[in-house]
Amino acid sequence: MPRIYLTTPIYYVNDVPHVGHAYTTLNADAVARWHRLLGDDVYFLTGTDEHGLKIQRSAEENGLSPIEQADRTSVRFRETWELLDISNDDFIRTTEHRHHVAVQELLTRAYDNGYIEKNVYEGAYCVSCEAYYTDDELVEGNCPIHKRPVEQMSEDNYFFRLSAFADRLEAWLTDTPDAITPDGYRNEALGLIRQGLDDVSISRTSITWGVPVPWDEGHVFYVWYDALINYATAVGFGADPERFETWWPATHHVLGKDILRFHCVYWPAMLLAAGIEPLPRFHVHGFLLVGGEKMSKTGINKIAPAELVADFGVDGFRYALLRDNSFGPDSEFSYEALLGRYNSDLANNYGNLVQRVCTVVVKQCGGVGPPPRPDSPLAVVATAAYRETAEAWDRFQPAVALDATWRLIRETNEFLARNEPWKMEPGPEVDAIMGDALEALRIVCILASPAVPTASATAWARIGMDGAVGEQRLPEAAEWGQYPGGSAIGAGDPLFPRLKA
RNA sequence: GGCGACGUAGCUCAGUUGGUGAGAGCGCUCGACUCAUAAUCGAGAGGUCGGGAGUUCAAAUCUCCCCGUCGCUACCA
Repeated sequence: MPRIYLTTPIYYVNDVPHVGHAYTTLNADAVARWHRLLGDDVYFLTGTDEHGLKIQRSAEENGLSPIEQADRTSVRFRETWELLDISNDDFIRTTEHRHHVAVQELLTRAYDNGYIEKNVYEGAYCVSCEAYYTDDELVEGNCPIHKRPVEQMSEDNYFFRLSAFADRLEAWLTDTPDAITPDGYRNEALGLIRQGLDDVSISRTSITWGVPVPWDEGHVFYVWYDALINYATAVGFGADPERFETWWPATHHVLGKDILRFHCVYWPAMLLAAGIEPLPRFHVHGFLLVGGEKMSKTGINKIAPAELVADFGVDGFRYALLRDNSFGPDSEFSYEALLGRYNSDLANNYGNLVQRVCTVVVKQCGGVGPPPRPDSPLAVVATAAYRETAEAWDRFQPAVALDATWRLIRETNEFLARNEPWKMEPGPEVDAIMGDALEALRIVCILASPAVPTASATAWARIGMDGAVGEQRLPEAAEWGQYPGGSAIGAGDPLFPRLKA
């Protein structure tokens, strides 16, 4: 059975969930749901990143222990993903015991292989960045990112010999065209590697809130190097070799372009240093922009996903975010765009189609859904829609996939307008038309379900289908002609009530 | 400064290896219809594909230069 291990980044608990986090997670969730429809063995992971000085200090300021501080925010992420119908199989926290075990195992292997060595580091350190800066990187003596004073620090550090992997990383990206998608980001990673890689500091003695370095008391691993390893932890690295071997070759990481360097350069090098192959595949998306600015730098990130869910519903929010922002480039995000997309695609097209089909069946077919015709003109449309939808999901392009699925909806509306079954006398001709429309809807429900799972389940039941839409198996379930006919169909509330501006 | 990306209809964006007269959705205008959530269907207006030059029988698509936006990176005599 095909297998896929999907991950989102683990989110740092210094920040509460916002639309940017939701965008990343939704893309991964929709892809995971698509693969479940295909019958693939899926493991979908998300979680929270909880170590580091920033958390330690926030805890002190709030009069809490670090773990209490982490608990507070971690649960917010968990609640948000429940609200958004995220179908993750696991939620990892870097403060869990299983993770400490895996981190120590992986980095000990790298150490034993000679890729980690001790050295002294001193320089200007920004607590917010958790990074050192050279003097000329500072802006008027302040951190160039946070514009806040830096601290002079000096400590014994363990360094990861990143420079030793430049050639192997370059070869990997050159030889593996689909290692990083979309393609532009593979070029960026190659560019980073070709510009030269410096060894990097991966431990700290100045803090205690982290995973201890097992071979040297007093050191903890720098938060980034502990965090990346979560992906290995969750599938049993260091604890269950058989399980790890099962999932690791199927690893796909979903991430935003801001963390491309850590994921697509440092992480593969760490894996190679520990003797772990094959390397994962990476799917990188751009930023959501508000008036051209990165989401996290503007006030909009104060908008919690819950607020948008309150207005558009879970499925409305999911659909609009996935459909309107193609995976890869930066894209504009606005409330107005969400509203427009909701009304046109969900209320006017999908929801309204369900509504009118059910009504006509009630009025013209005695409330019993007729079977479709094998040679319906919609059959070829449905076949094409499936093919294009499947291909787009396979390429990690939810917006393209949904566009392809929605073409079947539009064509079905067109088909009804062309045939005008509401003008006919009840009989075989009306039955044939409505059977075709119901069959098209059956297929739409399945293909749309990764983006709008709840509404698709409702529509599935509304048209008289048994079982769960999410348990259908593609590609067989998308083949034309399977609507059984004979089911009772009634009226119901609109799936997506039209919203006023 | 170097590396890289982007700049296509009012808006958001598609446009594989260059090739039927440049596309979609939304918005807009007009018309049709009335089963449906003032939804739907049809028709239409609207673009010198950032600017210029070049290669080619043929370029939005390749090459060079310029302008603009952005990211990464290195830094000034």
